[in-house]
Amino acid sequence: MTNPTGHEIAEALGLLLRRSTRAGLHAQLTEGLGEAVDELTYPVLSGLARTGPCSAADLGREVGLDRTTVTRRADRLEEAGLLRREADPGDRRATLLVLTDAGQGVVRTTRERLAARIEDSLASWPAADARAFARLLRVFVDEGPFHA
Amino acid sequence: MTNPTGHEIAEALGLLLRRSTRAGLHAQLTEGLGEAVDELTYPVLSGLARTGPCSAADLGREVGLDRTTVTRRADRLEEAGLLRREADPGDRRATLLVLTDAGQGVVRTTRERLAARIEDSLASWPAADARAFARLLRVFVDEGPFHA
DNA sequence: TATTGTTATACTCTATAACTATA
DNA sequence: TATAGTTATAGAGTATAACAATA
Repeated sequence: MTNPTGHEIAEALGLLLRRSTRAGLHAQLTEGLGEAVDELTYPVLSGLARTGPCSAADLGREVGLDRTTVTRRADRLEEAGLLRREADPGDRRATLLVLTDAGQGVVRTTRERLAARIEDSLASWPAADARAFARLLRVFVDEGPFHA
Repeated sequence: MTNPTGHEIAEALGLLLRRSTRAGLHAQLTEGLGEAVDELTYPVLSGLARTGPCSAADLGREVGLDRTTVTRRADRLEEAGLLRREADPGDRRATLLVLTDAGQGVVRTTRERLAARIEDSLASWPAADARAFARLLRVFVDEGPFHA
């Protein structure tokens, strides 16, 4: 490998994906939002925000979880008032999981906190660098080494 | 937020940190390296490669794990021949965890696979973009929204 | 017959506490 | 007294299999 770029990015990516990094970030973003929101339940909440009202089986396929796992995590989120269950009018076997207003608020808050933190850390960057980074990161994530 | 850059990066980062993304990448990088190497044991192996010979307690502090957890995971790696235990000549309470040649080989292989995958996905990029991305990602990871 | 949500079972992993040995 | 490694116990979470209801 004459080109060191791959190893440079690999090292940075390794740091980024490290468990302690993710756990710390998650703790910051969900602070004060209730103990029902943790690293296990948040993906369900966030996935539901992307898909809209959705069955447990479909949501499981979306976020890569078994439907029994979705059921259990949804139980906790329902108890906390962050989602509710509704009958699916189109399929009487299914139960739709639907975010409540409180659930939507949690998702919106975490997303805004993350965006704000990123803005803060980019504040000292030249504007052109920040724009370039956003563009390149997007391409990297969409076409990067995660699709094969 | 008049500036959309924060939200753009937040969205890309969310995709990157998603469990399914990480699990898929990990499966690719460790394919064929033996079943002792999984998402639980690899951080121990990789951390040990960074620190060099190290006690379980120190390694736990390095990678954010309880020392009992390090002990259990090290047991599996030792059974697989990827690390060995040695008496610490400087502290007779401690046992040093040391990567074997096989263990070093596993770490080297996964790192080279990741770098190669990244190189592949950057092959179609203008060289200046690739260099800029490597530089900006490094700064972002070092100074980014993960340190507060 | 296949798929829905849910529950029961067995299994894995972890955190806490305990133990012995050494600093 | 504090810290080393390890082990036992208890708790949380998951995957597998099962169930009744519906497609």
